[in-house]
Amino acid sequence: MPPTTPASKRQQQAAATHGQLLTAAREVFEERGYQAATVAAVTERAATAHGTFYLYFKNKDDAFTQVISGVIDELFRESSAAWSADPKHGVHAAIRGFLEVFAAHEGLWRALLEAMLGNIELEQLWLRLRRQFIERISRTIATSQQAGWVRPIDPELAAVALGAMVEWFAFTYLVLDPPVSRRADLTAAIDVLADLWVHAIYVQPDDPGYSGTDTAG
Amino acid sequence: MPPTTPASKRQQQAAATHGQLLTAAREVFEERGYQAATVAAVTERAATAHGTFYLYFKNKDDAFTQVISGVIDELFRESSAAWSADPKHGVHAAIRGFLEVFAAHEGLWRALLEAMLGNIELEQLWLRLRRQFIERISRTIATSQQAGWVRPIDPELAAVALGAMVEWFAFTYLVLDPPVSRRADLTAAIDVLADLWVHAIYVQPDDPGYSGTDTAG
Amino acid sequence: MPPTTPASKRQQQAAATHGQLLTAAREVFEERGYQAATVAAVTERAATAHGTFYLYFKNKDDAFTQVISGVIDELFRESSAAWSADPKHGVHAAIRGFLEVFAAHEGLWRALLEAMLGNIELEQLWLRLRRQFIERISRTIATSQQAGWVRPIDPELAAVALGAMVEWFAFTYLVLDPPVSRRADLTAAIDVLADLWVHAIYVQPDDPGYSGTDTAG
Amino acid sequence: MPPTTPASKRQQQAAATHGQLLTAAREVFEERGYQAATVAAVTERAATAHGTFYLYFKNKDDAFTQVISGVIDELFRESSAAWSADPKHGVHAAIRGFLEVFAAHEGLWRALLEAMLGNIELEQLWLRLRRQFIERISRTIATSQQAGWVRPIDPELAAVALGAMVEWFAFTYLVLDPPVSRRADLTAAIDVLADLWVHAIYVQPDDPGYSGTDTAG
DNA sequence: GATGAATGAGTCTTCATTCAT
DNA sequence: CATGAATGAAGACTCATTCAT
Repeated sequence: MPPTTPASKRQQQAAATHGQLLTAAREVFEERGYQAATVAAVTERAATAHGTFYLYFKNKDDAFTQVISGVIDELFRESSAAWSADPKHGVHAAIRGFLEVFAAHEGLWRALLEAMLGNIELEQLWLRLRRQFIERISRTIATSQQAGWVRPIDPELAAVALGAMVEWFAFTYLVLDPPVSRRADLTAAIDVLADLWVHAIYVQPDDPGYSGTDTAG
Repeated sequence: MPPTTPASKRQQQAAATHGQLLTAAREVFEERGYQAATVAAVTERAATAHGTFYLYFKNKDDAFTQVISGVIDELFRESSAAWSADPKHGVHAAIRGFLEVFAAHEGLWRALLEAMLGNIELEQLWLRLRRQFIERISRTIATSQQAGWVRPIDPELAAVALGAMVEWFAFTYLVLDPPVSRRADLTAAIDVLADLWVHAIYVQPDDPGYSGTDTAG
Repeated sequence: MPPTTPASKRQQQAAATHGQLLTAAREVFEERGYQAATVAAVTERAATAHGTFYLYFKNKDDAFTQVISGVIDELFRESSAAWSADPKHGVHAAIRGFLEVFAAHEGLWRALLEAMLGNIELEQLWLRLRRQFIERISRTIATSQQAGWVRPIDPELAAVALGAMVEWFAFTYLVLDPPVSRRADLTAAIDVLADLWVHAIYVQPDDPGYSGTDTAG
Repeated sequence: MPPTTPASKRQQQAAATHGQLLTAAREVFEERGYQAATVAAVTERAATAHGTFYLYFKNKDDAFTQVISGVIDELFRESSAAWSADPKHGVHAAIRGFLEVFAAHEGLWRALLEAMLGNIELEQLWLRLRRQFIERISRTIATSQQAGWVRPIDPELAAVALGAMVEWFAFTYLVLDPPVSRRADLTAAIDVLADLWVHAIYVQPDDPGYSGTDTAG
């Protein structure tokens, strides 16, 4: 591919710079949060000139969006993927996926929340991405209800509530109150969350008369 | 007490000024959030001089703390009070209390979250206040377990998870994604949250009449 | 006046600061022009902190407006005042007034022109102020026409043209092309401008000696 | 000439690029003025790389000079050409030429003025070019004086004043205060300017019918 | 107790210009 | 000849906090 090669050298260099900047930005946002992060800190860490920042990002917000949107995507995708399997096992897998991605980016979520609250556009972005996640849960619940597996509750509200449970648990447990190595306890946490989730909405199999009475009511 | 009276005049004046400042501060924080709130906006609204602010608050953080701690207190107290009653009804009442206080201060929670994320001391304060709330739930669960009402799960983790569910549901449902008048739907939301909570941890009685009453409510 | 006195000390101080800033601003604008003038240069010269500038001016534009509007006013007022007298002598007096004010502020006009061209609001301001000046001339011409002293030409266009002559003559002669001390030649310039003005529009007396006397003066 | 031809290909290409850049520069300066015009805007419009700009212009000033000097030349040449004819008709023709060129480039004059005031070299350039124009007028006046057609006034000062009249009239009337289609009124404006000019300096024939014919035209 | 003028550190953003490819 | 990534200096504006009256 001769036409590709000539430009290649510069394009590589540019891509590398963009990468350095992106990495530096993520690190700075992770360490300092959104407001406290400065463009100067990013360029300094990326070892580029101040102005170079604006070659790859329109402004600070844009840089944050570039950093965060990939991660948000990963978060909701990762935890959505697992749903397809058998419902109850799906819950467990989805929660594990969510918590693991969350644990892998800690500081970023703090920054995201902070940024979101001070920037309406970021709030909208986050709300939009999150919406898909909630709808995925909602649909799963509705489907399971038709199969008689889930009790008759409003799927939408339940989805919002259970989604909130996992999301905020993750945030408070992993980000805010961080007794250092909670990575080990993650298993226990996942088990408890999945257990609560399952018992909260699924018809319990042990008692045969139960579900009939309950759903019929 | 003659010596008290003359000073009292001044004290009254001072108390009044403090009150104006506090009210103004709450309003400003509610409307603009934490970062965007300025000392100037507060003093302007309180109709005092700029410098007067620093007579009653050590700094902006301190003002926010004075404003918010009362409300946080109210929030967790309100929802803790209800616990004492019969567990299942207690859940419903506690959740109602929580959501109602939440709905009454909307903008303040947004500000709180924002402030918390950018200020380690506020984060600690919030975490401390919240801790009591979680422990209250945890203890209730543990007690109920001993009575055989609740399934054998880790009371601590369950408390964190269920607390998170209600808390984050409230925030996302009432503060972030605000289809205007959600005050009306609050009843449905409370019912669903209580229903999920109860089914998540309580042993379901064989007697079919129980849960029907509860969820139908 | 007891109520006035107590605040006086501070008010005096504030007025003094404002004055220093205003003077410094004028000097900086005069020396550097509009674009090249910096807030830092102004505060440095005024021996105040950078932030103090924004206590008295909303921004750089505002400072310039405060500096310039007084001078523009003076310019057009000074040259308008003279009109009232007998037309032909009025012309001479008005032109003298205009040129003298112009000569007294040299650098400022350069800055004004520069600022105007890069700032639509200043352009409007200037156009508005200038408009009054043009209208004054226009009205004088119209009145003189009714008295039969001025030839039948469009008073509006003539006013714009003659106003432009004096204005741009002043600018190019005194500001742009500044052979140092032109202050001395001002008399000759005033005479010529008045002579041109008068002959341009006034009906010339039949007596052929008239113009000779006029230019010789 | 075989050796010329191969190079010619490149030279042609280069000339074309130069041309594109020049055109783009003129357009950008016209639309945005001097300060607000950016090198990036020019190269973008010319569809060349950013760096190419510096292959043909030493810097932004140089580009502006290349753009403007041609137009200034045209302006003063156009209006000088007409002088040669019979004085009074020459005045009319010269003013028409001046105004027409002016009207054809509107935005550029604004840019020129702006640039001139912030750049001493451009100011000198303009002053130099303008000087020729003034001298042309001055010489014409002097010549006419010797012929007894013009009253005895200082030709130099009169030239500066009358030149200023036309120049600044054009600028304020056509560029600054632009009631859209003033192109139609141009005739009236030209007539008035010529009328003022002629009466300002020329000896008026005793015959009273003269001015009537002139203004009626 | 109250006032409000003064402070000055802190940040984002723009853009003309250079130079390795 | 042409490219376009990189540079870095420069400047406006905000606002929490202090302190003399």
